[in-house]
Formats: sequence, C-alpha cells, structure tokens
Amino acid sequence: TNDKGRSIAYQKAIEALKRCTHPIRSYEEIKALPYVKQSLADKIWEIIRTNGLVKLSAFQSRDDVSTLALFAGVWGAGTETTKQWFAQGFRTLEDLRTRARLTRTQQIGLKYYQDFNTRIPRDEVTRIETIVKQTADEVAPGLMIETCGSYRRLKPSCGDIDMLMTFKDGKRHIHESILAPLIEKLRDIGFLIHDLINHSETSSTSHVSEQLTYFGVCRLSEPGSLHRRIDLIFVPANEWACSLLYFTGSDMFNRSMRRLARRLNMSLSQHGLYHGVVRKGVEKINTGQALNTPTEESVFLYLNLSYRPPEDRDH
DNA sequence: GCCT
DNA sequence: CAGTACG
DNA sequence: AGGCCGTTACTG
Repeated sequence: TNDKGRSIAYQKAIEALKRCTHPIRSYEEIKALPYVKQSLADKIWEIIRTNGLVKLSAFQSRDDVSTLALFAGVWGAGTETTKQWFAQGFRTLEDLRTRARLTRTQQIGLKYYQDFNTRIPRDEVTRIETIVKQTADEVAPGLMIETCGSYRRLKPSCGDIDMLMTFKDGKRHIHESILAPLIEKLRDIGFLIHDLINHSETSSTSHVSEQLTYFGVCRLSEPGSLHRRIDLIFVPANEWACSLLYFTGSDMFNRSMRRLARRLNMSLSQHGLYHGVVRKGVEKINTGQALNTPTEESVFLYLNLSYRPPEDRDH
C-alpha cells in the first residue's frame, strides 16, 4: 500500500531473516530476531507452519493489487501513476499501450516490459562492460570505469548495469563535450538503443555539480539478446569513493550508512561525507565541512565502522 | 511495523 | 512543484 | 510520538 514506513520495516525484517544462518525451530527464535516482533513474528510463523499466509494470498489476489503490481513493472511509472491507470479502468498492458497517456520514458518502459523485468546473468554484464570500456578507450581515453550495483556485490544476476566513470587523471574535469562523444559512439555502433535520462546532451543551467547522469537502453549485437537498462554516471575524481559507495549499494546498506552519519552529525551522499553538520529538524543550519575521502575504506573509518567489501553490503 |  | 528514479 | 537516505538527480 502507501505506507512507506511499514514497507521499510518489512524490508528490514526480511534482511534480518536472510542474515539468520541457523535453522529456526521455534516461534521464540523468530521473535528474537532484530526488526521482528509480535506482528511480523506471527506472520513468519504462519508461513513456516502452513507454507503460506492467508492474509497475503487474499491480498495478492485482489484485482487492484495484482493490477497495480503489473503496472509497477513499467519503468517510469510509480505508485501515483499506476493508481491513476487503475482508476481509469485499465487492467492489462495492452490497455496501457492502446489507451493510456504515457510519458516518453513510460512508452519505452512498456515497450520493453518483458526484457526489463528479466534478470541479467553476470557474464552478460561482463560482456556489456567490455564493450563500454573498449568504446571509451577509443573516443574518451583516460577514463576509469567500474561496474557497480549488484554486479560489484558479486551477485549471480543483476537487474540492470551500473557503470561509474571518472578521469584517471584527477585533475581533468568532467565535461559534456568529452562525454557526449562516448554516448554518441555507443549509439552509432548500435549498442545504445534509447535514452531515458541523458544529462550529457541536455546540459542544464541549474546544475552545480559536475556529476553527469545517463540512463538508457542497450543491447548486445548477438541475435536473441534482450534490451537492458544501463546507467552511466560520470563523477569528478574527488567524489569517486562516495560515488562508488553509493552506486554499489545495496540501497538498504546506503540508507543505514547515511542514518549512521546523520546520528554522528555528519552527512553522507554520493557527493561526499561532511562533518560538523548542524541540523534543525529536516533543514541544515550548517552544511559542515567536506572530509577527504580518497577510498571507500576512509569513509568506513570516519564512521567508526570496520570495512565491508561489496559482497557483504546487502544490508 | 519496528526502533529510539 | 509532484512524481519517479538511483544505490 | 516521530522517524524510517539523500539540502540525491531528472522529467514534465
């Protein structure tokens, strides 16, 4: 439903369950897990006992719930849009295609609905990575490129491809005129099929950061290859570590690390780690000072955390 | 829904 | 601005 | 009781 906080609580409980290595024998053992109390323990116990959950089955078979879940698979459509579509009487993807008013990105999201919702095997990500790196060597030499996301966390399959880039020579500045050719070349060789977000060409006047974002759709030339979501992010060298941290995730890991930073009167984002931050409620009175973060390890150190390699960052 |  | 997206 | 990530970034 709309309850954001509850959804987060459920996710935390799920992660706690995944972390639990020993077999669960009793109701009390469940309740002893972090983020699992009465309500969730009851539900988990029912799942263990009956191999299902009456309330969940009833929920999932509701017409609105299953339709909203279907529509949520369209990239570019979120809770509000899917609710609107349902209210307008649409029930199938064909309804959306023929009758719904779609934004440009939603049209792409719908067109490749099946492909985007199919996981990408590691070795395909590796092949895609190779193409981007080779092309970068040709048209924008001197880039350091790291494939992040679940790939860097060593997952056997990935939802999309996340590639982070900066100049090996930290003194060079990220600039549209250098990066647009890379996107263009990738398009020319038939690798990039569509743009979803292309900051490298529509350089906005308002952006203060040097970060450039490209979200698009790519496909390997081999017959039968699916269309894949690819994100290319270009960052200045001084933001490399925090960007690497951010782009590697997982999302829950990032959020807990940012919460910790906040508790320590610091602030952490993909741009950097700041200390001496003064907040009053939600707004910052003082933005604090940027800390020098040459490596991911340095960020862990500032936060008094022992280092965790990417494969241990699922939560 | 759980934590502080 | 609201909505959606990224990890 | 109030928070649950980011003064995150982009679209329309």
